[in-house]
Amino acid sequence: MSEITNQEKFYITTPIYYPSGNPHIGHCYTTVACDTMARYKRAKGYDVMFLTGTDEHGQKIEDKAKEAGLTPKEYVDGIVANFEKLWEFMGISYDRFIRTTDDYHVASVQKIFKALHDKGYIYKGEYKGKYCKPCESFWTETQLKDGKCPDCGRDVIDASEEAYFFRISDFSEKLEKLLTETDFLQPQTRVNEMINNFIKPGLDDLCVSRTSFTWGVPVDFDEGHVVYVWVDALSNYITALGYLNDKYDDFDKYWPADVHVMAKEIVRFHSLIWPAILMALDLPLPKKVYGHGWINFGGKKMGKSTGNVVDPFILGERYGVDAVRYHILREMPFGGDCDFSNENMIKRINSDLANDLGNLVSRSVAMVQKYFGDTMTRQFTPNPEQDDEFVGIVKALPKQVEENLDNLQFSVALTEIFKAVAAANKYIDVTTPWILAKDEANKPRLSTVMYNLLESIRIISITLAPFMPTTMPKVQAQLNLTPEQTAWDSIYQFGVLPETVTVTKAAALFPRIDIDKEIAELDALTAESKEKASAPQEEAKPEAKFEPAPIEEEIEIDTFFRSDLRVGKVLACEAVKRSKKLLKFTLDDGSGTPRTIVSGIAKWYKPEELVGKSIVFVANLKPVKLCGVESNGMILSADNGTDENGEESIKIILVDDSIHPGAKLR
RNA sequence: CGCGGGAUGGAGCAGUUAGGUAGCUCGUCGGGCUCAUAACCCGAAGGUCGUUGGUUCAAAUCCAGCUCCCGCAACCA
Repeated sequence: MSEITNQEKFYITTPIYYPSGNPHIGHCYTTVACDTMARYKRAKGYDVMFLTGTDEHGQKIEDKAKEAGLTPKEYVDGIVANFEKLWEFMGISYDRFIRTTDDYHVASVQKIFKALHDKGYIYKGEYKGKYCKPCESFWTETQLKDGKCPDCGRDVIDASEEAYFFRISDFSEKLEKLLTETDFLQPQTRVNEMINNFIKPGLDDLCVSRTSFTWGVPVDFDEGHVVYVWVDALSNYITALGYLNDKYDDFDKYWPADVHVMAKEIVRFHSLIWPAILMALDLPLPKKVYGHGWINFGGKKMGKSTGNVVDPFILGERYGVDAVRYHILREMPFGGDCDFSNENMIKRINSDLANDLGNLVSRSVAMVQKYFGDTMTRQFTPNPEQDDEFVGIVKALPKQVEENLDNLQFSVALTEIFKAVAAANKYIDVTTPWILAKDEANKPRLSTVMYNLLESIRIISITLAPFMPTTMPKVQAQLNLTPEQTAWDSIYQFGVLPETVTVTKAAALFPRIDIDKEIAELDALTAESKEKASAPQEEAKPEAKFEPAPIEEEIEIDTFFRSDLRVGKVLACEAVKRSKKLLKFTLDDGSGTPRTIVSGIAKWYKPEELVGKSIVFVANLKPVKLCGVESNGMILSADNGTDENGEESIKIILVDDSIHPGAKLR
């Protein structure tokens, strides 16, 4: 089925993570998936290069560092250390860790940028637009939603700067072909998204340099410019192999990558921008880009206020790293999102790992010990009626596992393996070893049954080893297996286990978890960690908190009077359809004609509670259409800091009811 | 008409590409077993496959309309 020595190479990457905050369970999914793949390929004899790292430049890091009173490098050093710590904890067997602040990477990026420029794919232009700092994205006026960043909904600022642009539009046709005519991008559903959203409307040339911040790779032929994220971050996949640098020397060996794995929101960059850059550089394209789904909580996005302990360190410490690895890989379907809850995870650990797998190993080893002592010699006595189906399932396992792993279907591969576990448990029931053990005459048959069980456990443990690299060796130690007997290639044959085998009983692999007790403790931990987080990290805000914003730039009084502020009385208020943030107000503004104003405060107010109240609004704002409703003005509200849940708090300015609607403020 | 995803027994999902007996895990109930981590094995109950209409001998699956939910990205996996 497979060659004994396979010196084919296999190059797999995670994205380089943005260290503006500490790693979480989402980062774990991608990285654990890649790790499992890398371990599997290594086991199969591939020469594997598994790369991960961090993308450390950009304005957001610059800002965060400033807030923390650190240099950007000091700031990222701290967080990157946490990433490295987590990967070590999670048993991530990466071969290389690249940081975009590494000297060799910086030097390579400069050369790549220059090469693209020299080839005419990068030209100088002017960038005018709205800029969202947290997203590090420029937007055109029409892209804005509600006047805010369409990605994150936050405020944008006017910005205009000289910048270099990459002619991605030149590659539009080639990209479309790549996406539609090959299986470059997986799963297939992502292709439609890319074509409909980006290629069909026409690809805009990409801004690839900035002058508005300095924390980045300097453009060496034009002072003041730093390379903007794309060229810097994406090229990590080749600079880490030594492309245009002397630090490493295996670009020829490993490139093109066999697969870039990432979550779906950055598929766009990897399936459009990255191939275009490579095309421009005349380099081969990666063979596959795989965009997996997200880990959600209770059907909703992951967030601080979910009430779940999602800290991978805590979960790993409590249940074992392998259990966490198993759960996230088992739960995430190919392509789609999955839901994470502590309850589901514990249920899964109990039923799959403790009851089915752990108990299978435990009862099998215990029976061998009980009936034969530590060492058993098989006296081959088959019973096709009982054995064939079970042995058949185990024999079919390698192919199923390999097919699914080769297609990154981790969850299906695990399902298949656990079918074999179930079959083994059933086999025990069918063969009833405890009855055989009662009659000395049945010892040969008993030894055959036990042998089949141990052999299936051997094969199962090898197929599971990439997923659970800590626990499976413990299983194998209980059977005293040699390296040859745990080699991947040994699973194609049923019967590799020697006729005489010695077992060594060990502690339960996955102790059963008391689910109610555990949930209660986790809830307590959540509360605790929230408290803790508030002290050293200014990020989490468990208590209501208010800090006044800094005073804005000085203005002339005329500037102020250009805003026509009026008092209005709320006649009616209702939610805007198809919108979550917006409320539609009908105001008495004193003119006799009701005025409609749409305001994004649905999160803080119920429509009915505002009816009859007097508020302040800007009367001379240019009307805008929000979600199909025309809004004539803006209702004034105050940024009231954060509430007890750490959520942003906004309060509408209410005024004395005795003030007439239409009264002008001054 | 912004884009995308979704709606299948109590819960979570598969099945939809190529229409043909409604499937898995958990839970519930009943039984079996006693080797084992109170685990394991068997069986049962429970579904008008969101809704309306269409195509068809036949629709969860194809077509059209409608309703509802989720996300547009949080520490950007």
